[in-house]
Amino acid sequence: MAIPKFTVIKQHICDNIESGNWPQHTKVPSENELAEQFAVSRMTARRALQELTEQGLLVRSQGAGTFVATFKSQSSLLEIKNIADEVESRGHEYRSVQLVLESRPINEELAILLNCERDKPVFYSELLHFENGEPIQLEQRFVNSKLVPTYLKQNFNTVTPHEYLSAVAPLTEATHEIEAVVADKVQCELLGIEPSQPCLRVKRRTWASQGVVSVAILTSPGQKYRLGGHIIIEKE
Amino acid sequence: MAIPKFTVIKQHICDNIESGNWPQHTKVPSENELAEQFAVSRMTARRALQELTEQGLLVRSQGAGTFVATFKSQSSLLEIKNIADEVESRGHEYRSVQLVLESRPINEELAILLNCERDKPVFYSELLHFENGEPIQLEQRFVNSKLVPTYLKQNFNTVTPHEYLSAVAPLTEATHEIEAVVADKVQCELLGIEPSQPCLRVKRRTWASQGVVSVAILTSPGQKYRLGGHIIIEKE
DNA sequence: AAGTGGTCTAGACCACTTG
DNA sequence: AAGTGGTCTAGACCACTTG
Repeated sequence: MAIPKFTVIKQHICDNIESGNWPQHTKVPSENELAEQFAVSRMTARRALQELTEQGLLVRSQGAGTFVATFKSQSSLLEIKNIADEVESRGHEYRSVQLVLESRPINEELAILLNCERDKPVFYSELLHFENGEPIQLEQRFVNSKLVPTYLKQNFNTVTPHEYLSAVAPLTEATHEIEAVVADKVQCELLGIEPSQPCLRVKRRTWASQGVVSVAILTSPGQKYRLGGHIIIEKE
Repeated sequence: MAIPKFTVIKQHICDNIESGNWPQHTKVPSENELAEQFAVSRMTARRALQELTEQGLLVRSQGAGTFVATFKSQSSLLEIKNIADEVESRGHEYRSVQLVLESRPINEELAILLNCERDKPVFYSELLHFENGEPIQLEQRFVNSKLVPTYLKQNFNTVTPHEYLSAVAPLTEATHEIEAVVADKVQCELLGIEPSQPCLRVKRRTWASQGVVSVAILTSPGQKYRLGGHIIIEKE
């Protein structure tokens, strides 16, 4: 099955909302109506409505119906930016050094995160990013070798992994975890900081349509790097 | 039906994870095993596993099985959540202590952030939030006294500032800055950590329709608290 | 080959809101 | 009374991973 039926229905509803065809508070077709319209079972139509409700596009009310939500509270806090663009947008000079680019076996934790087989190698890259000559971020990235078989042939001194991956496997989804940590000795030396200085660590998992593309571990000195976010809650 | 069957199964799995009975990477029973064990259909058992996967507690892999996730991804960056709800959603006990609630003059930086006049007082509250009796977050909040004149009359031992502000001045917009810092001595004592432990600091500015409502500085021990986020990139 | 999760069906009974 | 969403069943076929 190429495209699941519930995905087709979701897309149909999204299209109507995004085009403005169904404005806020519009009643959308019921489970039974969609089931008939798309010639699927009610459970399949239901799944489409349910997933869009979880994503915040629809609101459901037992007995009353399903409606287009008041606001798309979109605009994500952590946009996934290319660090080179970010530095240059501040008018600063950007540079990066590729430290490692190899095939590497992974442990169980990473195997699960990457949805790859344990003990089988994946691709690994390690880069240090500089802003005006100062190290600002250590990027360690594990890449699903099935989805991006050409990864090892790149030169990440001239293009960032983010740029390359965006081109060959466009992002569809991402998760982040952010914590404050103490970096180990080697990382402190790379980043040019004392071991007592706290670091911000972002673990990012990225998906393309085919599945998990990469797991990136981004470590930045707490003093030099700041994450920002902006949320706009749309009015009715 | 008092409690749905899938909820009972979810609770059973959560209990095993939270008690440490099923540590990270543990394989959890398959859909068929759960269906037999709880005498339900496979679809019902599936729903329990699916919802826990969406919540980040489990990871699934077709053909391989379902496993306990590496981290319980904690608070969402996309939404501004009430910390009390967040703790309780993890099935943990929430408590908070109001340390300060007063009127206080502000410096120039805060005056600009709050869009208030310099050297004129604003309202200030300081709270310590606990999860299962452990301090997890110090909340320092400056509130625009013009927009929320009743702030000082509240008792923030029973309702969080976030809940109160949401009621009287509904959020329309927010910005965040996240950094890793070393907390000062007083803050370390409050949070029960050593001065060498890094902290995650979130600075949040919130708006209502009338203007800037508050500036909050949220400090959490890096080891105990993790921010998580989930982005879904909509297709064209 | 056996087990796993992913999708899907065609029914069922229920609680709830609406005209 | 008719329609809606919420829960649930007992099947089915498939793609995938593992021994």
